[in-house]
Formats: sequence, C-alpha cells, structure tokens
Amino acid sequence: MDIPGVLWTKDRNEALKIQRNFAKKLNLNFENRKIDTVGGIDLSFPQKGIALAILTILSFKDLKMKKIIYHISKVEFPYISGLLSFREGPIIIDLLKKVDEEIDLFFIDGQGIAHPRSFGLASHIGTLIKKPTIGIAKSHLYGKFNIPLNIKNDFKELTSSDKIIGYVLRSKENCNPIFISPGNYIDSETSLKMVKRSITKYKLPEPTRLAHKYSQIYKKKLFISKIND
DNA sequence: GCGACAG
DNA sequence: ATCTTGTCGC
Repeated sequence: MDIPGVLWTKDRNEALKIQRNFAKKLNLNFENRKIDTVGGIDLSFPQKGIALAILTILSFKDLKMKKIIYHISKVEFPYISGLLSFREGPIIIDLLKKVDEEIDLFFIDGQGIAHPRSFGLASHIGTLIKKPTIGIAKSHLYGKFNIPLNIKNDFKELTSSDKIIGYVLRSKENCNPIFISPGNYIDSETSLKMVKRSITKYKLPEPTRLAHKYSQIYKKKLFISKIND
C-alpha cells in the first residue's frame, strides 16, 4: 500500500491547521463501491511510550477473519482530545505499509468527521490512504444527539449545526451505544449501513472487535510471556 | 467563568 | 488507553 504521508507534526497549532485545512478536502461520496474485504484497526499500549497496532482483514461477506497483521512502535505524541490522530495516526500508517492485499473499507477506533474540526482519526487515515474509512468510537466527542432506546439497532442522528455528521447506534441491548461517523470516501448513511452489517452478537462491529481483542492478546504474548520462557 | 474532552 | 477480580444483571 503506497502512502504519501506529510500530514504529521508535533506542534499543536500546526496540527490544528492541518485538520482545518484537510477537512475541506474530504470527499464523503461512496459511489457504489464494491466491498469484498474490510479491515479493522485498533491499538493497545503494552508499556509507556510503546504501542501495538493491529489490523484484522476480513471478508465482508461472512465476516470471517482472513489475516491479521501487527506493528510495534514508539509513541511520539501525547494524548490530547481532538488531536488523537497525531498520536496514533503515524503508527497506523506504518502498520498499513506492511499490507499487500487489497482492502476496500476500513473500520477505525475513534471519530471520523464527528470532530471539532471535522477531521478525526478515521478522516485523517482515509485522506492518507485514499480508501473509505469509518470511525467507530465507544464514547462521545463532538455533536448533539438523543440517546437511542435500549433496543438493539435503535439509533439517533449525531448532528452539528443541524447537519448529520454521524449516528449513535445501540449495537447491542444493555450496552452503551457506539458513535459512528464517516472518515473519508463514504457518507453517514452508508457508514451506518456497513457497521450494522458488520455486527454479530457483540457491541462492536467484527473488524474492530477482533482488532481490539487481538491487540490485548498479542500484548500479553509479546510482552509478558517471557516470565515463563 | 463553567463544563466537556475519541484513545 | 491502563492499573485489575469478582460480581450483579440481562
């Protein structure tokens, strides 16, 4: 996967400029793409300053995992609400450089355009790799919404200035809802549809659920299994 | 000034 | 995100 990659900085103000600037260039048009293969991305932090990134590759048809790829890297930017992509983005891009196969759609932990400057992690990654991305967040960052009913598949609009920027979906009964917003090359409605299609019996859509699960498993295997070697 | 604040 | 076991409830 070839990637340009000049949208990084360690300067806070420069980061804000990048977000405002590139948000204008987002293309939230899906254009009836064919989706055969989907990817899920998540990170865990085995030690301070070290991240373990996971990419799960699934066939969209049956949601079965075909392959998993991981990447370990130093963390070079602090966590700052609204600037998550400058912390996790570079690591995710390095992970994606290891990928050979074609992936049609990415599910990424975090927000897409449901962001103060309309440029969350999923939008940033989608801009760099030029592939459709959807932000899947477990909590709220930006936008107004009503709480969906405690019934599986009930959902409410996420809005900003009366415009839809995503959806809040009760993906599983008795679980907090998830926040879905388009990253790039996809619209809100299609994002919601794709996420719904990717949910089985759990709260999170399979690509992201598996990425999170394995990021925890690999963290243990790669960082504490030594005590018994 | 006060509250909110992805992972 | 992370430190961590059991436990209450659907």
